[in-house]
Amino acid sequence: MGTETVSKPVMDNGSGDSDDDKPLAFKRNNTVASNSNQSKSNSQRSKAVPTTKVSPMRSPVTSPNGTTPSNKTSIVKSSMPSSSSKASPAKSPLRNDMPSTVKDRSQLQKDQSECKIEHEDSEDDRPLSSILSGNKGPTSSRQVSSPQPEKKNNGDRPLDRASRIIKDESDDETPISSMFRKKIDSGMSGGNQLSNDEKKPLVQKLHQNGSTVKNEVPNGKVLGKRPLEKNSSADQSSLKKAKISASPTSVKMKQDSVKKEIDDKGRVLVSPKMKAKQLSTREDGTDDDDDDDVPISKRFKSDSSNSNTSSAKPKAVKLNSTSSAAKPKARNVVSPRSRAMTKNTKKVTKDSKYSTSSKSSPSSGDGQKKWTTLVHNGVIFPPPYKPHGIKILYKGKPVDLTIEQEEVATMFAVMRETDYYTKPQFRENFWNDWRRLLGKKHVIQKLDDCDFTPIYEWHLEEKEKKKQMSTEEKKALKEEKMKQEEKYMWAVVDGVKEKIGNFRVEPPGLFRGRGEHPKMGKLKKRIRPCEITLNIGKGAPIPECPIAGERWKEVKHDNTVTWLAFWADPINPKEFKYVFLGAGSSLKGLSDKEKYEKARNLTDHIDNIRTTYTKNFTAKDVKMRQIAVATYLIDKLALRAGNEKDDDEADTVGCCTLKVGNVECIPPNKIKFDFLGKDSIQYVNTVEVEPLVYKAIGQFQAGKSKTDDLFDELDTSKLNAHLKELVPGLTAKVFRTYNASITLDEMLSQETKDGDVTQKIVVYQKANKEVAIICNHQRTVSKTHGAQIEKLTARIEELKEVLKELKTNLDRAKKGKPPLEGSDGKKIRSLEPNAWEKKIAQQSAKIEKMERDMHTKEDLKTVALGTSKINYLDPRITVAWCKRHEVPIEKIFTKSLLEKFAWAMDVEPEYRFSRR
DNA sequence: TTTGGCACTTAGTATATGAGTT
DNA sequence: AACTCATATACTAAGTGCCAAA
Repeated sequence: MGTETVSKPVMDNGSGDSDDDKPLAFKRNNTVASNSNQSKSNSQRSKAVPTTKVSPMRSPVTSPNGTTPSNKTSIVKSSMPSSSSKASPAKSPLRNDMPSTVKDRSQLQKDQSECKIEHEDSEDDRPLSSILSGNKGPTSSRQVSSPQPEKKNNGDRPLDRASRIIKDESDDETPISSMFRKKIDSGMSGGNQLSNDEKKPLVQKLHQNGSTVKNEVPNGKVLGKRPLEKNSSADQSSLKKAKISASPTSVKMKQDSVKKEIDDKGRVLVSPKMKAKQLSTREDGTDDDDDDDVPISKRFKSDSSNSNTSSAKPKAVKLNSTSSAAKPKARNVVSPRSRAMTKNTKKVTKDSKYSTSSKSSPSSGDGQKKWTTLVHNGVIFPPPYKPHGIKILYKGKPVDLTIEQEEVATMFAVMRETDYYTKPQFRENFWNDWRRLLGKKHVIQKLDDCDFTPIYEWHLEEKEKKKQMSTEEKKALKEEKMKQEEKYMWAVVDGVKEKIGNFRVEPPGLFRGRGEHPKMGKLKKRIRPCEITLNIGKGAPIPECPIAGERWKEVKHDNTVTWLAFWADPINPKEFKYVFLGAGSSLKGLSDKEKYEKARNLTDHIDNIRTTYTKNFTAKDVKMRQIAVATYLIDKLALRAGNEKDDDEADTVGCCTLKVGNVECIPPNKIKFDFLGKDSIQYVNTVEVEPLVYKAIGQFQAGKSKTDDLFDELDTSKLNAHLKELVPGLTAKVFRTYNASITLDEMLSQETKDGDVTQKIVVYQKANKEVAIICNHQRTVSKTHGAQIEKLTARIEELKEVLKELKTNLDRAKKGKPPLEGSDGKKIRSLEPNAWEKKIAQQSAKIEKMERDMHTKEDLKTVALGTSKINYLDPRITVAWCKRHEVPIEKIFTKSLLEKFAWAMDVEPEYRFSRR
């Protein structure tokens, strides 16, 4: 839709001034609400930005409650995930080394052909054109009335109370030091000093109105930074680098004879020589003793090079290069791993008869080499459909269906309790696709005359049966599944065994698009091997196709990309579905680290960027003015860039695609944003902006209809091109990472006080929540939320009753009288007053904890903390904070997060996100 | 310059898992 | 052992951004 138009030449800078740091208050509150048609119909989610209102700061988030996993934790034993954790079922993972299975390669070769893929195209046709009109709803249905945010929220948030008492039950405090053992290379992180001053993210400042952070005291953090010894090296000694080198080719490891070792990270390295004894994958970390301690840095580099060299190398580094420089080049150069790769490279070659497309595709990625050797077993397919024979009723009479027809009918029947089931769009799309299977002349002519109840009930019974299975049966089943999947779960990348993220091909089903997706309900057909392209190292055995008689579409050997397999998305054939390594892999870790370094690097340029856009608020050139305002919004509000979308997608927007109707000017200088963002999550926020911004936005709206683009001269590529001129490698999304991470860093350092672990965790959660609000990370209120709160309330009341009894008995004991009998009529034995006091204290603590938990639960019912933790918060901030404050890292990161962030574990305690 | 292909990150929700209870 | 509940993980949709071709 809206395309843009020209750009204007040049700009001049006006001279605006305004300091960026002004106190704008951006809060997210919505004041409005009025319209809201927006909320998705869906029930619950009141997507309204919850946020709002609450000023984060003040809300006492209460304790996280014990969430913590193990309390005991204390020891953080190696906190590292690394090792172990992988849950590999331990079984001997190794054994299956991938290769084994692989057998012949013969088959493959590109023949793809045979499969004819049928795409059904959809005909959905719904234009959707509708756009949202400004308020409300233009568009039809989409937005439903939401409960309105604002008020609602207010109402809802009960919380504020102070409950915070915290106590920690477990005392887990572990010495931090002990906690993290691994170290990392210092690489990039290099020195950072902590200055507290720096600028805080605007967002934060501005954000909620008022709620600013209070700062000042950085709690006494440690100032003296210790030299961080990188000591790490020590560990290394062990580095056993696997000798991988040999392997590349060899990697094919014969099945058995492989030896595996674990590298530093606990990853298993495989080397042909050893026997596979058990390698317990990281699981037991134990295994390899030594390795575990190896610094991550090394890990990255890992072995490949045999040279062990290494030791210290790490330092090298790029540092900012990453950031500043365009990533590409930097990447290679510097990272140790890359170097390593390079070396090996050559060896790999080998023939590959199998290989099919040798042509290395132009690869789109960044063109950089990502790996040298890559071995895996391909993907696993969902089991074929098992017909149940239950008939649906058509106008009250049972109807016979073919297996294929039944399969699709079942997909629909099973969704009866979801909101999709009643959505016209969903039903229409489903009907179109199902009807194609039924045939025009089928008895069934109308979806509304179909009664899927029999199948739905059968489904419930099956579910129940499953639930009723004994624990052993369930366990057996699970093991069986595990056994089948094990070989597909791992890949060996440059000699290191790594978990694959999604090795299962997506099963057929009905498309569940979010929001008012025009394609919801369409049949997502079953994917066949002949639609799948694999990517594997040259010379590595080509995975056998798991479905007899079929073959892969193609086998590539492109080491400039990280995917292991892909196929065309059946819903949108122009897009693809990829199989990648898991989040805990080195490849992903490296890229994650680069992402944070890039964001961190922004710290050094943010002032300049703000000065620039401020100046351009008054630029003569409209495009320049739009770029300035858009950049301002992205910086202050952490909005997404906003790429153009097709008509066959849900109608959502980001900064560059905001419509005139999404923005409302409220004199004197407030702007109310109300739009559906990614995943059709509503963003409602009223903020005070710089007067010049206010004026500029008014200009951009002038003479346009509500559905026109606010930034008609802009799109993400123009915006990013501009950002790149300011800072190489800078793009719009970097601001979100920057704002999220710096907000966490600053809130943690300013608000962490002495106290027990529980109190500190409360501080962390509060900071995490603030970030989630800034990023508008929402979640649906669970269906049972209300009931859960009621139950908790009741339980608290009960406990309070008991407390009252205890107090009565204490008084009586003091007077030498026996206790009263319990409310249940039971007798209670006499105790000494101090024993009663002790009980009272325990009971009070229990009540407080429960109240705290309840408040936190209510407070966070619509806020998703996980998304920012996983994607936006530099884990080094968290790790360093945990070290400084002796909080076991396990209290903050789950097992999988520990794995994912293995690269950040050995950061120095003084690490600060801002280098300044 | 715009469009589309491609690769990869980010996101909410469904489901599995596990801790705490009863 | 069976439940409850809550979190952790699995799943896959929906973004961003780059590049080359149109």
